Amino acid sequence: MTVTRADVARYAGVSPAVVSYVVNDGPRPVAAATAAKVREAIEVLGYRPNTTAQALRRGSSRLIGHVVPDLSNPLWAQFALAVDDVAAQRGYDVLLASTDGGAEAEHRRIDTLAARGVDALILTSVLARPDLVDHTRPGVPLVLLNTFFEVPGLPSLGVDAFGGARTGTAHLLAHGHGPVGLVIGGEAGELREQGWRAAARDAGVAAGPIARGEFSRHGGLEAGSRLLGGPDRPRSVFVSSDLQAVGVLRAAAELGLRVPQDLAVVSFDGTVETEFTNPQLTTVRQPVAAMARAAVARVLDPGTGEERQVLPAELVVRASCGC
Amino acid sequence: MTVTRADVARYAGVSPAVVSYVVNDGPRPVAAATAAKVREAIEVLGYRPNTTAQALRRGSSRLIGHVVPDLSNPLWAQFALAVDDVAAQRGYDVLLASTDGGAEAEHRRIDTLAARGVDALILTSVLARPDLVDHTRPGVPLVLLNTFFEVPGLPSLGVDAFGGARTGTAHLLAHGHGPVGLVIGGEAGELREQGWRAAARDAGVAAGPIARGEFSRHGGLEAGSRLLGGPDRPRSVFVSSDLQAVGVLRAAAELGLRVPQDLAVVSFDGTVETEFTNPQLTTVRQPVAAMARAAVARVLDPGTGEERQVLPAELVVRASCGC
DNA sequence: CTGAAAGCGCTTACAG
DNA sequence: CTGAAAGCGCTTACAG
Repeated sequence: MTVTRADVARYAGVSPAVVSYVVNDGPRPVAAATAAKVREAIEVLGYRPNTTAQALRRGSSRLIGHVVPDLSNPLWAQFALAVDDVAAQRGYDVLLASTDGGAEAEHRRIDTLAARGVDALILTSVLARPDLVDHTRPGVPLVLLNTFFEVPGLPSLGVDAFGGARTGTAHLLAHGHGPVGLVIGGEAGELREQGWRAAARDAGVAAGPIARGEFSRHGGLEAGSRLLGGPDRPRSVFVSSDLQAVGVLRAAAELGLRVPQDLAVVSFDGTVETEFTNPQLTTVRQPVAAMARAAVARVLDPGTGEERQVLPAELVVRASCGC
Repeated sequence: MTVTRADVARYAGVSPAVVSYVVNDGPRPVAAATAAKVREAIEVLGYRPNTTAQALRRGSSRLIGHVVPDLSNPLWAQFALAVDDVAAQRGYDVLLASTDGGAEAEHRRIDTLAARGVDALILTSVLARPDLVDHTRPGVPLVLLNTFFEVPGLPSLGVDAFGGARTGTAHLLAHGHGPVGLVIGGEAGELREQGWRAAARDAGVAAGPIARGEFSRHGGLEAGSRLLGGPDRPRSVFVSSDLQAVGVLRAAAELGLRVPQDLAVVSFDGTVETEFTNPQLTTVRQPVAAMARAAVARVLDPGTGEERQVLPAELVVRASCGC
């Protein structure tokens, strides 16, 4: 059997309450000598408080629920890791739920996390659908991590996607290769697309062709093949995620195009793998650690201000843009 | 406030016990009419049993603790995902702990997971050090997932690293480029190294040069640069992980070596990203899903036989070997 | 400074 | 078929 507080009390010759006072350093004072006896008993017996019992009694699990679409996407993995780090620093464990990206699975996971009594919920999701509110718990603070836009009624936090895309595209345009193509996932007209368009407008250059594909390596490969396989292929392309950019590099290779000589590429996200692609990717980096820190603070520190928090993206220049 | 069993009982006009009988479908029978009333009350009030209270009472959390070295390594992320999937199918949630790869952090995480009352522990780790046993919990079944060798006193499960490395190296040797180099992490003399050596012996060819480096893209880059930068560089190389192989590809690119023309490469692990490297990597794939399934079964189904279970690796032929 | 007792929300023997 | 009661391991007012 595992050792309980009662065992410690018996061994130390004190009441169970005193054991709690020592373990929690309060709320009642304990004589130094008594405390020493208790600590020795704890040491000898190897006592660890039962977190489940504490959670039930305190009404707090010291657990944060974190929902991500798909852990096999390095970006989500990076978010998971960052949230875990920050949470650990504050004495919280993270209950992570990967959902395959479906809204229904996501809702189900939110429900089970809530039933687990998590103290807070972080949703790193692309799906900020309105029916999400139905799965919200009154007592459980929640934040959407990594949304690009304001979500009515829900606190959210994300990178400046418009600015990031504009910067990335502008950098490409500055190389003077003319119109910049776009490989992008998600719904038409989202912020990265707007940023890409704005950069063209700023430069007085026509917007390049668009190819849409899933947010995956495969999606990037397909969209890239379409974009680059046609007659009027652009000399440069902005890609809405690193994962897709990896697919675009593959598409370029299959078509015999050299990057950056025949095709300049800038991607979005800034995950580690971009440092090791061939060539290394110039990318617009999301400040993942800062975002995770902000998200955890948002959800753990009550009344942390505004509903929507935007963090800046940063251009990381490497080889794929032809600099 | 969240709704409790007592609320449901009051609403349905029955005793709290009956609510439990309905929710758990036992252990006492309930009249159909009564059950219907209870179910309606549950529906109307939106009742969900408090998992924490259930855990405390049952002495079982329906939680599996899973320790991985580093979630930013796609292989570990894939294991995390696979374990999560299998566990979910069996009604378990997974408490995931990423450890930065250090033994001390790993032990600490094991302790906190145990304090959380996990029903079982899966350690996906490279560190099967003897002092691990000290952090084992008597009542908590445990399995080491992804160890290559037998660990005395601890049930473990892993791929046939020796066979996999031998197969991968043999495939390279069959191309007739002479001695095959090795880029490898971990301790000298481990099973992949032995397999690589055995393949050379089988073929009657001398073993090629070895370069050691961390199990990371960076480690592969450094080791690869050393191996390929010297005067007597091998024409082909076996790499002990995909991550390192990505680094080796980068090293080759920096040295102006074409893969596979100047250098043939085979790696180990078979994560998704190998399909999108440039060129696509020929790799020895670990059966991650099957391993996760076996690990969960090992730890949830009591008395599932042997202490050590080995699963076969499979060669996936793509472009980097020059086929 | 220390201890006896209530109660967190459940499950489940036990009695009716 | 239904209910009153004990108890899982804690925290924390309350009393001494």
